Amino acid sequence: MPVLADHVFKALSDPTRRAIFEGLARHGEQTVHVLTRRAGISQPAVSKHLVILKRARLVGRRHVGRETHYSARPQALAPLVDWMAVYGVFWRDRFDQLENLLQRMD
Amino acid sequence: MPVLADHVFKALSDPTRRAIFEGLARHGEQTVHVLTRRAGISQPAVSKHLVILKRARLVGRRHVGRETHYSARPQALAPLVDWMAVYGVFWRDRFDQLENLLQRMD
DNA sequence: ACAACCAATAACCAATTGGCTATGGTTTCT
DNA sequence: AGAAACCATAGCCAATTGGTTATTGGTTGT
Repeated sequence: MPVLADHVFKALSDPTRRAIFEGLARHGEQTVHVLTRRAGISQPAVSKHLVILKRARLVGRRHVGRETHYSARPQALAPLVDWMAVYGVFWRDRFDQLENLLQRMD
Repeated sequence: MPVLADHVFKALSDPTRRAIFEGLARHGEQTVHVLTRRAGISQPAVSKHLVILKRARLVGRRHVGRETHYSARPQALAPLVDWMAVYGVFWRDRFDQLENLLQRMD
């Protein structure tokens, strides 16, 4: 039923969009101008990707004068986690590895 | 660099393919014939989806006479887990919920 | 006031995608 | 042997997608 996961899967199916999301997650809030420079495609193309990421709630925005600052919203990945928890029986197998990974992230 | 995640994201971006994978994960191994009946689309369309799922290693197959039995390979979701572990800072927040969910799955 | 900049939208285009029918290669059943 | 069943592939088509340039609405700087 959750049309939520649908939007998230669609949004992440494109490598350019993943790169945008990854950049925002790594380096924090960025303007469309900066995102465009780093993406290597036109500004309208970036804006269109941002619309799709926004529909999936993967990014949020904040208007500051004439510029728009976008930021990553990792909570939006929750539907994917839930989906995988249901259909990915493997989960338990990777549990320890994840725990280690989390500790390394601290 | 992992082109692995690319294939997996692409494969799961289509709801019909997700439904096929979910069916295999829930009900175990199934023939193309059965999958076709449950999918509500033509047999060649199902076969094409299976090719894409297979490229992502999300399904495996086993030939039995004239029929082919497909099965889900949830381990193929690992690249997604890894990707989310890196970019999803939220992870720690949902850790407890996941633990509960896993216990309910037992 | 006006020029320049930022970002979103519109209009268009080529490539990809998801569906179909037709066909062919095996295997099974009479 | 011949018919029927199962599945993969080929070829076709409409819809979607990811990109482009052109334009517009706001905001900032001179």
